Amino acid sequence: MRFMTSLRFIDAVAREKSIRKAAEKLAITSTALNRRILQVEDEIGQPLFERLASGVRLNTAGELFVQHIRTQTAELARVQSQIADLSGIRRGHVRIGSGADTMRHFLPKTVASYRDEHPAVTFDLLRQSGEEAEQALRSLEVDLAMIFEPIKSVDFQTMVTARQQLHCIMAADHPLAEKTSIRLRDCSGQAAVLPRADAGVRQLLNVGLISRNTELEIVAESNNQEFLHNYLTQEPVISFQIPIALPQGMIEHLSGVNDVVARPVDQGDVPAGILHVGQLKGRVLPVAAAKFLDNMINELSNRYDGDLDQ
Amino acid sequence: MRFMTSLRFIDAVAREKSIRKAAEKLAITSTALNRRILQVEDEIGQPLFERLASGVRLNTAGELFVQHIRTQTAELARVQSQIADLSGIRRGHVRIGSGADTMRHFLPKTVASYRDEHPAVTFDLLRQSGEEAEQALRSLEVDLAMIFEPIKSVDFQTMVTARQQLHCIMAADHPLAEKTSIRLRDCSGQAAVLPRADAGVRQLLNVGLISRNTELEIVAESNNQEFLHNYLTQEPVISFQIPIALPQGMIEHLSGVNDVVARPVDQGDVPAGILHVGQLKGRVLPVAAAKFLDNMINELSNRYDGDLDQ
DNA sequence: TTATCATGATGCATTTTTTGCATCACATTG
DNA sequence: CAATGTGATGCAAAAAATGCATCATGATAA
Repeated sequence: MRFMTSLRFIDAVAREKSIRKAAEKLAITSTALNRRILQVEDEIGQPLFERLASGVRLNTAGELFVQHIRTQTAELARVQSQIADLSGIRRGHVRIGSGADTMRHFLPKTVASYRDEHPAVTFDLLRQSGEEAEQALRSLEVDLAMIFEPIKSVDFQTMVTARQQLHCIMAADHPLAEKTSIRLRDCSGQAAVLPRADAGVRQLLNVGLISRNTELEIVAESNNQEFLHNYLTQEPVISFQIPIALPQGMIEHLSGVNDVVARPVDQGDVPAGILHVGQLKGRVLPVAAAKFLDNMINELSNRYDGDLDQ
Repeated sequence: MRFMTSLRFIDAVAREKSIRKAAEKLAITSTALNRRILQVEDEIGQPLFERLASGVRLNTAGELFVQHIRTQTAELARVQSQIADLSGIRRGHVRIGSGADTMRHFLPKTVASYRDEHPAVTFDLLRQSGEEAEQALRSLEVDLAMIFEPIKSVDFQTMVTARQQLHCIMAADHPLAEKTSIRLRDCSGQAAVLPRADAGVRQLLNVGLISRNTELEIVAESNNQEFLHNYLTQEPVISFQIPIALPQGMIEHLSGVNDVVARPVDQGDVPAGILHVGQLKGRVLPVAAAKFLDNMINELSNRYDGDLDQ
């Protein structure tokens, strides 16, 4: 979009807080970029950036203007999406911010099934913390966010939620695998590999451990789910996970997948966490994003029938 | 605003329904304009206009896109206004659509007093019928509209109303001038010069005349208020007007201005008409327009204290 | 029907705008 | 105090936009 160029450039400078750095990312010279900014400032009638020795920073006018640019950009995307939708083929681009839990199986499957129907729709999948995702919604960098509680921003509009009961996962030959439901006291003293403290799953677990006065033998911590999962078959340890991060079959069938099984933790010991799917409050989503949200809602209701609120 | 040029051009073509005509208004050649449109259509990925032998017409995609252009233009104006407001001096541009009644004394006075405080704010005053004004609000050609009932569009958001009791106006030496309030039966058979049937005042009067079974001797009709007003001193005739169209002193003081006096018509004979001041529903007005609306509300409440609803 | 007119599209030369290089002026940092 | 990094600016080259002349097409009038 040619007519968006100057605006896009200003947004980039605002993000990079430096004309030269932004110019590099935009693959033009700092001269050209600098001149575009000066020109827009001249047209606006006053500067948008403060010039510092270390770069530039938005002033109040710039904040207002950049906010305008971002909503304008998002609106344009929405209109383009709407226009493309007229021609029969659904085109568009959907940007999603979410935690690692959903990136393992849920999003790959849901995105693939959507693209099966609408091959002209493309996706950005950004692994983000809850706060990052909320910020990205606000700055219109993503259309949709999936956040495992808590929701901190009042700008977040929840479109659907899914209850996520904590599950204990382990090798199929682990002694605890014989139970159909796990009480925390069963785990007392068990060797465990756990997600790090900043993960929602770990926080959920910690609350339960403290209230039930239970301790685990923590063998390893990692922020990488792949590691935790694969370690289960190396030595007899347990770990914890929420259903959305597990292959769909693992919950329904006791048999498990690849010799790893999942068993629900008793609800009395650990209450279910809530996974929120939502958007920026008040925003009208592009067609593609809105339709994908519908698909997510359907997919979630198929998986967690009865545990879903819209 | 350089980056708005292509969009502004497309809007112009959409309004003119012809590239050549729009080009003339925009003071460029049709070639240049045609090329800009082709370029944007190329970037959008599909045409925005249908090419007819008589010119061009928006297709569905074009309707969507032009709607986008208009809201973006209005949004930009709002942001610019907000930015200008930061610098202390209130800058901006306010566009008002209204009937002729308010253009005589009310708007000149209100605009002047506003500009006295904020000389950097400029105005467009468009004389429009009620329906034209409502349409202009929708296409974002005006920020505010003053409409003497009825309101037809659901998109019109009334911000304030003023009751307008019909007044009979005449030369100070006219026999009816001795009364402090006029009953319609007093006017029976009187020579009168009246606004034409499409004026709100005339419609108000007609309802009263029919219900009271009264007839006037209609000497002349005109859609020009200046004519009606000045004719009063030429021969002993009466006319009718609503307060907002009269000099402010004429209502309060029985004496009148320039030998013309106004006397209220009895409310039982002719109910008061309602003057609506409003904007497009849901729209956030530029700072200057919002502040001017405040001033209008104040001005109206000073004039018609007790007859005002917000 | 034919001739005329007005419309939008297109090739090409010209004008205007944008870009990049070299350089300046200034502030921060080691 | 030198070295580094920042944004600003003069000038020439590159790119884009514009205007003129012209074409093709469809409506309209003779």
